Amino acid sequence: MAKYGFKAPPETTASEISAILNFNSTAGIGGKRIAVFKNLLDKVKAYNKAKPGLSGRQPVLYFEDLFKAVEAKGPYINFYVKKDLFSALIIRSILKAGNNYGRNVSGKGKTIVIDFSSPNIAKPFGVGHLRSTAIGASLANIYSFCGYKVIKINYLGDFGTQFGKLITAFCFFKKGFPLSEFKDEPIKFLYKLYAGFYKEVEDESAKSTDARVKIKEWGGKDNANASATMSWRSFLETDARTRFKKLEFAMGKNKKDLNGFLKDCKSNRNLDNTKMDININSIRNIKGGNRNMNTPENYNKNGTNIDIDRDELCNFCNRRKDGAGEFAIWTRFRKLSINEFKRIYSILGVSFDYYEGESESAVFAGDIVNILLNTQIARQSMGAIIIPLDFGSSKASGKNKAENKDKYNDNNDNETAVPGLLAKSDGTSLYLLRDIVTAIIRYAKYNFDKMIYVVGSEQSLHFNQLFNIFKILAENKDKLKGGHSLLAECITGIEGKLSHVKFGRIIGMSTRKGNLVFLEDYVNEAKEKALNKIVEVTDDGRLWLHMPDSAKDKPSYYSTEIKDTALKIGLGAVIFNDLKTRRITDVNFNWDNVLSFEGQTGPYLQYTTARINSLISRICTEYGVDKDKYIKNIRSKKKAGEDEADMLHIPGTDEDFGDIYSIIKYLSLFSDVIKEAADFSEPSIVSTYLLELASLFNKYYQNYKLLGLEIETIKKRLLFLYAVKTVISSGLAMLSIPILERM
RNA sequence: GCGUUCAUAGCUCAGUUGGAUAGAGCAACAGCCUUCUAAGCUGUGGGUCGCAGGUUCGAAUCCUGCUGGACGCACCA
Repeated sequence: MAKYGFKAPPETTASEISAILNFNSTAGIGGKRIAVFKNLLDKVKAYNKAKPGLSGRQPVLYFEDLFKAVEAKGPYINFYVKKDLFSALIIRSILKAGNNYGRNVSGKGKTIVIDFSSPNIAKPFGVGHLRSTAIGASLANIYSFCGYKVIKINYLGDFGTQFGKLITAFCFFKKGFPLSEFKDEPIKFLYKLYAGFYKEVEDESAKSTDARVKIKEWGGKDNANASATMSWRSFLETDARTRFKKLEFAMGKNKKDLNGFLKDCKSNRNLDNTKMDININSIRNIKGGNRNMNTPENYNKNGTNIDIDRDELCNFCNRRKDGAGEFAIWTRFRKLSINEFKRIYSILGVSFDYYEGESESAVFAGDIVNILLNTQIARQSMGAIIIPLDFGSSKASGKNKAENKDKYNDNNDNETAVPGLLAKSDGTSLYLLRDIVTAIIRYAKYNFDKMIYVVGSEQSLHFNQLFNIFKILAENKDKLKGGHSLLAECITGIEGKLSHVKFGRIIGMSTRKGNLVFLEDYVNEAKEKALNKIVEVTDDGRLWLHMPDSAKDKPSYYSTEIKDTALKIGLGAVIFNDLKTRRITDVNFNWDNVLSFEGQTGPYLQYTTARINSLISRICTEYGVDKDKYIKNIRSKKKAGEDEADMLHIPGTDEDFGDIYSIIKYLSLFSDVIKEAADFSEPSIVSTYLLELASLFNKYYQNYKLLGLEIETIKKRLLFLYAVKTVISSGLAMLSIPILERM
């Protein structure tokens, strides 16, 4: 007998128990277990609703229909369910719902903005970005499954002091950095420039070397700003600072009216209602195996059709006061980088609703700062512009306290420890300010109920500051009422709706040679491993059993099908590695672990679905069952009738029923698992569930041979297999892990 | 120093809104492919749930203190 126990504390009254038995959700009793129990009862109700002879209006639960007995034992009340009936109910509801099985409406009518991936355009797309990308993409699917309208935003790191440095390096490092490289591999080129800049600045001799000498060494002409007394290091730093300042100045010239902009955003807010469908469709596409894989090989680099004229670009390096040159160079950096990122995302099978950049908020940064200064919410301190924050204040020793006072506070009237820094003393913006502006713009645009930032835990302080600033702003909203009522509205709306979905670091991630790993190389390494594995199997003559006919004809290591399969396996391994543990846990990176395809891995799950699929095909072929027609037949039945009960009902006396039942019990939890994953913004709840489900199935698979059973018996197993496949595939799609028909 | 966060088997981790005997995978060892895909399955060994108190009928789970690690702490993002 199956036991469904849930906790009932000793003080539980008879009426409370009665309330439970009457299926009213009584919060506070039973917690998680009552949720499972209630879910089960909902299914019974649904079943009864459809049962012939019963009125649909007033579903009646015949307790004895589903339960054999109830007993009180210790702190528990145990319900003993009739396993065979329960199993038929669950299989039926999975077949009916198909890919929508487990979907719920907890987020209906709510909009959630998910800010994830967010690569920096000056740096290669690395493993840290993969983690944010994998977690974010998966949360988008999970929330979407819970009925939320999801808006996926990629917030590019396309602005900030570092871009001054990059432009400086671009303009002065001529030798060793040919522009052809910039055109072919923009990200790697920019990364080299970035690294080159730091290498130069950190070089001890740069402190004393005459800047003019170095400029010539790098292939440049004399530069008016390099005076005789200026060292190379100081020249580079000054030049970089100036260039970013000019860039931001140039950006400010595109400035729009803040109030007008917010008004426009608000009025256009509801025009775009298609986003939810996009999320749903992206899941469907993956399931159908039709995900359009853009492999590095077939990607057309000419797609990055951006005019790069060497001389023209070099002219941009020449100094103009209005920053037009810096702006032109930066624009090209940005475009090339975005194209490159899109190529990577297409390999990963991840999409975004919007690409935004920090630069977009820079347009309004000045306005916001002025407003905050005028309302005295922000103020100057040591030349910089800050918002005093009182959290995280130091309980340090007297000495430190005194130091803090001196250091952080011009007026010594406040013991603020870590203020929010909005702008530097040279007047340029900092990213906290840009995040404030961005949140305001997004709220005006999307009117979100929730916005999550999927960013590493090392940025906790930053987001704490950001959230606290909105708290302070909301408290001071009256000061904004006058000329800024729309701004005030946004600020009040935002408060309390932001959250930082943080994740741990990747430790020890480097190539085997010890350098930084580019994501693409990482994926390729996993793909290569999968290829080798396939070839290993080939030597045994097995591969061709499972590959498409076209591949059988061309048993080549390089056949497209094999390569595609290998890539999907590699992606499965790599993505799952980032999703299998709780977000907060640091991932100890180890090539052997990531490239292992055994045990708790992505390929294990992919293998399980391929295996089920293969078995389903074999059954259909050998028994002459048209699977699609058969399942469609069940699906189309509006009411459950006796014939359907026969098709679904697996007798409890069957030898394999015990194992089937334990799998079905697990399948019945899917919806709760998704909901829980959404509640905690934790994809690993789904991945852990899938591993356990796959493990249960593989045990069943190993223990019972189905081919050879009587046709009526095996047809019921066929529906059961289909149900298992449906749930695992659904879960994999939710994690952005490619599904393989065979492998 | 302050803040955040983590500590469960040799290793990597589940289990944490208090509940029944703390579970997987990897590694080790012993088995299972003429039979539905062995990227699988079965079995064995392996635990003071970091330490010490507290709350409770009951604690890996909640509270306090301690120890150890990771990350962060004024013009980088």
